[in-house]
Amino acid sequence: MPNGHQKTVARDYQFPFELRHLVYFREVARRLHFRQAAEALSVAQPALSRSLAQLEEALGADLLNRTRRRVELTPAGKALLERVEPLLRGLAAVPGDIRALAGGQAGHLRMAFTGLAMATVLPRILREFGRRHPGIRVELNESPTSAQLTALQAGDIDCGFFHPDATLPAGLQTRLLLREKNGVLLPADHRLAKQPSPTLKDLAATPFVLFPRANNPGFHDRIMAAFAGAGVSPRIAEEVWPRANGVGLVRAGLGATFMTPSEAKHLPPEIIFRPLRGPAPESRLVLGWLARHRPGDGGRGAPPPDPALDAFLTVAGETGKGTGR
Amino acid sequence: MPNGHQKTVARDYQFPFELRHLVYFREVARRLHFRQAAEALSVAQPALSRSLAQLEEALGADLLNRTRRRVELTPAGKALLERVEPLLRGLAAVPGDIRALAGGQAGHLRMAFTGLAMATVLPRILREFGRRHPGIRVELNESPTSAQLTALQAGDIDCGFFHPDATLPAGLQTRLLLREKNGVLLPADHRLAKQPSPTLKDLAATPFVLFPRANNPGFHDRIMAAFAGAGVSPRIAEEVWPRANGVGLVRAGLGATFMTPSEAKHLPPEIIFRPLRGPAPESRLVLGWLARHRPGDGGRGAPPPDPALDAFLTVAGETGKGTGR
DNA sequence: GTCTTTTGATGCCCATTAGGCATCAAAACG
DNA sequence: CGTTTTGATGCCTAATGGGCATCAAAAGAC
Repeated sequence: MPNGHQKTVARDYQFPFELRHLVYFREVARRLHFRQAAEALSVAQPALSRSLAQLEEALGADLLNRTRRRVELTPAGKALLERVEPLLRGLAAVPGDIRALAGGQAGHLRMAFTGLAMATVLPRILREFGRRHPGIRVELNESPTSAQLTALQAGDIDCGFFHPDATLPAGLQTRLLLREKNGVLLPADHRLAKQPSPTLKDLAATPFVLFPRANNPGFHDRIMAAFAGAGVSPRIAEEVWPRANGVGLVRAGLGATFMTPSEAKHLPPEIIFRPLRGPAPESRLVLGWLARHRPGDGGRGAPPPDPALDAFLTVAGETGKGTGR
Repeated sequence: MPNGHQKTVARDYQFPFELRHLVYFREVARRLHFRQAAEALSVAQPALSRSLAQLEEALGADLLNRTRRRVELTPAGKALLERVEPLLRGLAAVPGDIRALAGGQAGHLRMAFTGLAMATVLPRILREFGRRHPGIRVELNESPTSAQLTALQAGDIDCGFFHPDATLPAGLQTRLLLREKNGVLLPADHRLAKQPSPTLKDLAATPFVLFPRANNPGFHDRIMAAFAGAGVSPRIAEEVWPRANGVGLVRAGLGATFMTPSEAKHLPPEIIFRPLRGPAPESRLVLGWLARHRPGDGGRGAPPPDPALDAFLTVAGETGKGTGR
């Protein structure tokens, strides 16, 4: 031993005692009875005597007054009991809490989503996740794909439901949850409204309500490519975000917009949805998260494993597939 | 071992770890570096590795993510650190505080005193005690002897400055601090005022201001005995308490009263003090406290040792003797 | 009074284990 | 591609927590 100047209980760290001493002392101090305390602690009485003596020596203070028959607390003992009890109580709660947190029974997750997710898989996943992991608090923010990617890399969110049309940053893992061909949303009085499934070409003359390209460039580009493929150069009347707000503009007669069947479930009567015949822009929804450290994976800069996230990914994987409700 | 179902760190008490584990974890979590933490703890690095592994197993949670090169906190580890830090800080202060308390460097004392004490030894004792034991808070209450005796027995005060004229209860220890013959306090226009030291007999015709017998029966009786010894039956005009208030009544011309030279230091000009010639009532001042448990003293029902009180008794013993300041 | 019971302290011994040293394997670095 | 750094492991020893038996003192029984 490099520094054997203290022949006492604990080594050199700041504490001349161990938890054991405090717990033993607490029990004796409460019962004022070595034998009973020893039994309560399932320890032999001599061990208690010794432990208490050690603690007293370590603190350089008499804590108990043993009168062979009666055990009393000295002022120092009384003070120690008062000091130690709340600390022990606090400490007692720690293992359970940490275990829960590590077991995915507790914790909290920050996530982002786009309108399509909320219209399809998200509610079901959240319901199931809440059932299985009631202790985990989920923080939800609607946010465009591009912002989600930034937030994921910055560690501001743990996972996101977004559209994988942009180039995804390295280290991001995704799971495809949904792919749906877009149809068009038209005012009920539009001339194509009576046609059950128009083509893109049919829509050449119709002004469109789209979204800002910056919010999802890949998808925007694919829409444009689809138009181009049909030999059409669309007129963009408005750009709104979130996309669901396009509904209002369509109803106001400002033009048509794209939407997936899932999102078009509940529409006001002045608006109709029509699937597109022939080529149509496809919307894909993924759940994305940063690759985690795994034993031996060597990921650099990646966040450490998070049981809460793992639990969510599991539930999302099991529940997410299938049509939106 | 009776219950060997857990091959883990600690025994059965409530905590699956020891303080050591937490301290080690804190250090590693702060530095995110085993080797440096080991050095800071003056412990070999393998011991740290093992201790951390134990803690993780005990909590059933990964606390650190070791990537061979980088050490990171998992969410559980982060949570543990946050939980544990304040507790360890709180615990770190305990030994010093307890030591101080046991060493008489801290604590608090409740004591009572009579007017004579305040007029003589008490200020000096308190000044010296405050200098030597700045950490000990002293609570002072003026209180008649009889009340002090009751309070001492009930444990409501730790010691008291009083007059040992009553029968003292068993278990009480006292130390004589002062004995002074009483003189008389007279209005400046009293007929005996020009006499440098009257006798009790001279005062036969003078009405007296005394104190309620119940507040100090022994002293009251001794005053009466002194009068009787001089063949005088005094007329008691008023009874006041505390005795110092008699000064006001004397000044108002209601009569004379007894007082010790020490108490008569600072008097208004309308009042004069005269020592008594011949027999005179004597005031004694003691410091009294309950006998304590001492190794092998076998005192029963007595309070346990109190270092703060011991310290005060020491100071009082050294400083108390001698004339009042 | 004496005998019994109760209680905390001690002596002794063993099983456990904390921790030291040497070493290893993997990753980072030049 | 060797060198360095870092955390993990194997092995061993010293320390010690704790069990059993026992003791001494005090309280209670008679």
